Amino acid sequence: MSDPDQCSTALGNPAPALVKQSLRVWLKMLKATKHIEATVREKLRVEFDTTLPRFDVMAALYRFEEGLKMSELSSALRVSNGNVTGIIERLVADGAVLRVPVAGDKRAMLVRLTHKGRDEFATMAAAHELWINEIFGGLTPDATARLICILDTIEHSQGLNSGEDHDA
Amino acid sequence: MSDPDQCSTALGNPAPALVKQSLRVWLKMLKATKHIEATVREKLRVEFDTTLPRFDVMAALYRFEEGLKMSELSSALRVSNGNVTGIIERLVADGAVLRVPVAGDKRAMLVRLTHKGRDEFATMAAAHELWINEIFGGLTPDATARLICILDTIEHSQGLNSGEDHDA
DNA sequence: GCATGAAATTTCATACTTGAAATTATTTTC
DNA sequence: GAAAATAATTTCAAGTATGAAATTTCATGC
Repeated sequence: MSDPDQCSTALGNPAPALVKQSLRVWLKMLKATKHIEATVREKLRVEFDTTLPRFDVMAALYRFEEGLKMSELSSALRVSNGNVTGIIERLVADGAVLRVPVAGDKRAMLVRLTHKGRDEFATMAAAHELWINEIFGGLTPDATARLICILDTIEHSQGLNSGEDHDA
Repeated sequence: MSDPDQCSTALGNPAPALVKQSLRVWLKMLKATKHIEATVREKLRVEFDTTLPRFDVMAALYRFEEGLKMSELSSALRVSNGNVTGIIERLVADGAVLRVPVAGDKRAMLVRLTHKGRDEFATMAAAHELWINEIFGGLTPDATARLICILDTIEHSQGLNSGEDHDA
C-alpha cells in the first residue's frame, strides 16, 4: 500500500495491470461458481429428477412453514415475479406446493409446501449439504473464514451498492 | 488441524457444524456471484442494449480471430450445442457474426466476428473491465491472491472431478 | 462400393428468466 | 365516495438453457 500506483481504489485511472487482475479473479470466481452450480443441477436432475430453480423455491418455502406471498418469494429469491409464477405452477401440479388465498386481501396468494413437498425437500436438502461439503469441506476452517471475509468485502464494494439486504 | 473432529475431509461422517459452514460459505459465494452477474447484465442491457450470453459468445470469438466451430464454441462456453445455435443466429442477424463453411467438411461451420462485431465487443469489453474493477479493485493484492488460491483449491476438490480444463 | 459408426449441427420439447404491460384489488386523497 | 395512486399477480414476448432426437456428412472396415 506504499506505492500509490498500486492502489486501484483511488479516483482517476486505475493501473491497467490491476484492472486485468480484477478481471482475472472475477472470471475465476465465476467459473468456479458455475462449475459447482452445474454439478448441483446435474445431481438434482439425476438423483431427484428436479431442477435447481424448483429446489431454490422449495428451500425458501421450507424456511417459512406458514407460507410466503408470491411477491415475498420472488424478492427472497431475487428473481422476477413472472418467473415465480411458472415455477409455482409446476410445483402445484406436482403436489409439492399449495396455494392459499390470503384472508382480507383478494389480490395476494400465500404459497406453501405440502407435507409431500416438505418431505421431499428435507431429503434433497440433506443430500445437497453433503454434495456441497464434498466441495468446500476440503478448505481449512481458516481458508473458509478468509473466503467469507473476502466475499463480504466484495459485497460492500463501490460497484455493488444497490439495495442492501436484510436476511437471516 | 490438531483436533481430528475438526477435519471434514476424512472418510466417514463429517462434523455437522462444518457441513453447515460449507453450506454457508457456498451460499455466500453464490449470492455474491449472482449479484455481480446481475449488475453486469443490467449494465450491458442499459448501456449497450445487449445480453450477457451474447457478450460471452463475442468474448470467445474475439480471442479467436480465425473463428471457431460451433462445437468448439459450445464447449469453450460450457453450454449446450442447441443453445449456441440460437445465440449465433441472433448475432448473425445483427451483423456482428459471420458464418463460414469449413473447407473440406460440409458438416462444420466456422463462426467469427465481423468488423462491426469486433469493434462493438472491444468497446463493451473496455467498459466491462472497469465495472469489474469497481467491484474487485477494492481488494488488496494480497486478498486477491488468497482468493485465487482458495478458488483453485475448490476447483480441485473431490466433488468437482469431471473433466479438467485446458484453457488460456 | 456399401454398411456402419462417429462427428457436427440443428431441431425439438420443455423449462427458466427477464422486463414490461395488463389485470384486479386495495388504499389514499380530495 | 369517485378518482387516482399503489400493490399483488399474471400474462406476454423474447431470449436463454438443457438434454435428447434427428439430420447430414465424414471415415472406415470389409
